[in-house]
Amino acid sequence: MIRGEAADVPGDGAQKTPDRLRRRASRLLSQLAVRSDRLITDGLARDDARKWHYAVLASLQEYGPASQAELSRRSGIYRSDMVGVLNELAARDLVERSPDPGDRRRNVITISAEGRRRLQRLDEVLDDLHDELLAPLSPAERDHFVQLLTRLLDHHTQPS
Amino acid sequence: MIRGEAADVPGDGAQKTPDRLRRRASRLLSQLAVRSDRLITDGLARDDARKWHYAVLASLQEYGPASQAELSRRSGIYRSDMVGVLNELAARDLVERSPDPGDRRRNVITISAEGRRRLQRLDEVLDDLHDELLAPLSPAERDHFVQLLTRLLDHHTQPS
DNA sequence: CCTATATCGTTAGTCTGACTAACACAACGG
DNA sequence: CCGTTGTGTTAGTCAGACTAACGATATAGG
Repeated sequence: MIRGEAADVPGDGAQKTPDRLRRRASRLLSQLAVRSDRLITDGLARDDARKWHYAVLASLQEYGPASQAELSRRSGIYRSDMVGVLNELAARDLVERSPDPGDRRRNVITISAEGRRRLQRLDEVLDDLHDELLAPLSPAERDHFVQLLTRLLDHHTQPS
Repeated sequence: MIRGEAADVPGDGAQKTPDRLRRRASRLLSQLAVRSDRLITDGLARDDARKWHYAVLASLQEYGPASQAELSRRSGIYRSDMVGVLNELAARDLVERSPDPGDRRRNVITISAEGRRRLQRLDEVLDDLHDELLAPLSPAERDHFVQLLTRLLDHHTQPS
């Protein structure tokens, strides 16, 4: 998704980025999201994991076994991409995929013991990474930050 | 980049998204950034503009004429993508591209009167869009939010 | 029961945006 | 002069978000 630093070439030299740009919340948001994403993706990669793994495992842990479509809804991963994610998880024995006897269209996905252990490990990894992400903020500020993000996100999530 | 809503299928039904996921700042950040980006991109599209147009115009306005490479550094747009952006801007007569007499490798990019008018217009559009983006927050909260974002971004920008 | 419609897992493919590589050319420093 | 470095440009890679369509079921309504 993203690899390098800025726009080609070496260091920024002078910070000539226009103020108009630097102030806009949308730009701050997207820039920070990019860095955050890099941090998380790289951090998880060091543990041979990907964010989607975490999302699926967490969902299974919290709400129990589910069909792929259901997992897709919980995690925000597209049904079509779920296949691949589950293949990866199954290849690592973190998850089991078995046909649903009650509905033969479905597969029932179950988290394994290994999967639960893995989730725990990933939770620690993510804790550390978030510590790095939010390093400049005090605990109170971190809370506030999360709270602001949550309010904004809620507001922009289906106000239907 | 992104078009639809969530992961396929209709409304979320129950909000079965695991708490672990919903609390993580990285996830809030990336989700919100996605919505924000959609908002901005769509809003600008209604005015036949794109974010890169704004970035370049703003940079020209604030720091004066520059080479393409220089603009690239200021705006964070890759040198290779700058070409296309400037083509679009030139096609709309918002910008003029002329060879630099002092350095024949360079093009000097200058903002036009039309371009200045356009920038002003885009600034208004963006003000409105940000108003929508930050709707749930009080003025003080908006400031605080921007300040938190800035601190975080600064911290993660070349701590070299 | 029969038929229409919706859901499931899966495959394939599109589109966009970030990013790399390599080019011909010109400038610059020794 | 020569090697190095910056410039504008073209081409292309890669990943992730997303759509379309498939055969297989299930489910609801008449």
